[in-house]
Amino acid sequence: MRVGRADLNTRSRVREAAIAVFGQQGLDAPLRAVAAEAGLTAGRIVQLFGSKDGLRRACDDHVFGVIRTAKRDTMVSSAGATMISRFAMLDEFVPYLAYVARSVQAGGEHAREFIDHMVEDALDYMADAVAAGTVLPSRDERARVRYLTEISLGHLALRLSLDAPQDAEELASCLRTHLDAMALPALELYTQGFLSDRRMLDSYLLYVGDPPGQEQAASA
Amino acid sequence: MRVGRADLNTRSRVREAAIAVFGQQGLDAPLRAVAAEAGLTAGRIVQLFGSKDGLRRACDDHVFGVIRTAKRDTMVSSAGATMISRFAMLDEFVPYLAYVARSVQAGGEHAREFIDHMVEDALDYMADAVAAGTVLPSRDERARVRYLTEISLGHLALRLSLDAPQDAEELASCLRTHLDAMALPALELYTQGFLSDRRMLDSYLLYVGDPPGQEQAASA
DNA sequence: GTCTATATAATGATAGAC
DNA sequence: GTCTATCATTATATAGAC
Repeated sequence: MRVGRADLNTRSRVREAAIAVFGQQGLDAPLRAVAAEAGLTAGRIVQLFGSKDGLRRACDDHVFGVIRTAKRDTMVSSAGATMISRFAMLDEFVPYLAYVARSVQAGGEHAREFIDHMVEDALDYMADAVAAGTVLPSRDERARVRYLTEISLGHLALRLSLDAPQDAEELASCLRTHLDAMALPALELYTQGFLSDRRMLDSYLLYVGDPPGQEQAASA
Repeated sequence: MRVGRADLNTRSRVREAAIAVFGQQGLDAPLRAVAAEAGLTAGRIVQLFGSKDGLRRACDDHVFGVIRTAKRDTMVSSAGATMISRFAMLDEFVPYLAYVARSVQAGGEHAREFIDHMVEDALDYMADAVAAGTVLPSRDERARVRYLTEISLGHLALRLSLDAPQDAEELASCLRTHLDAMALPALELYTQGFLSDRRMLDSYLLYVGDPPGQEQAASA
């Protein structure tokens, strides 16, 4: 009905195609690959988004918004660190999750900001979980959630680079295998760690001048 | 004295320059950047290594060999999972460590094989550590060392992508900051995890049909 | 052994027809 | 609104001079 409505739909279609292609092949995938997926030409994409970087910005804004919204809706009752596991289960989020991994892998200001946002969000979830007693307190809550966020995203990005899924089906299979392989070691690590004594931690705390065990939950 | 000796030295010099440039800028750095660093032309590099991929293979072989050898020499008394932390402390290994991260990030058969080798090596160290009582046993030792290896490398690769160090000094500073930021959360996680009860782990074990707590070290 | 000059291919982006 | 055709740039790789 309204002027420009059809154009907006085309923009959305191209954006979704770009998210899928970039998530599978990485952000260095040529514009022509996105064009083929979207069913139009590379020149048209530049007309629509100004440049390839403009297309990436549009993808970033959309994906990061979707992820953050969905996370808020589903994260109310559990620790934020394993968010990625839950998301990847849902097939509808697979392309977005892959795109996030590729985008942070490519770097840039948008990627840093997204991670910062994820860290701030996860800080809230973790604080609630600590208050509820399901998560142990940390000497540095922000450093912990940043570490957990970064290793999750970095691990996922590494998986995509190593497996190089060639289409949507391979991508979904790759993520499923990834989760299957990491579920046991991650849960073991999350619930008990792997070092049987505190010597390394204590010597580090001594090194940085922090009296050991002060705000620590009992470990044995 | 011998024929081809000078050429061999040139190859080594170019290879080291390539390791430095690729580690700082990623494997998609142009051959001209490597040529400038090595003090010759791009065409000469192609003549020496056949192709850019040939240069990468030479870098992979050398770096992976150096890392594995150095690891064997230094890893006798501790858990293999935190190897990366120790290596990055040593300034001489910084370029190699960065290259490894960039190489696995770029993917390919060499990267997969290197990770497989690292996993097999770490399996030995972990088995020794478990026997010595410094590391808790796992229900799946191979899955654990693979998980720990992958998150360490993936985290490092993500750091390089996010910080994008522009020269050798920034790279070293980036790695130092990386280690400083992760030391506390990693040690906390390694010594005690962060989940205060075993519910998530137990429900997973139930799901996959593994009776909970069978070969587990006491956690509480 | 190294360089300059160039071939070849791919990419992002532009201009103008329809 | 979309395409085709093209430009300009950049990259790897080659050929031949020195």
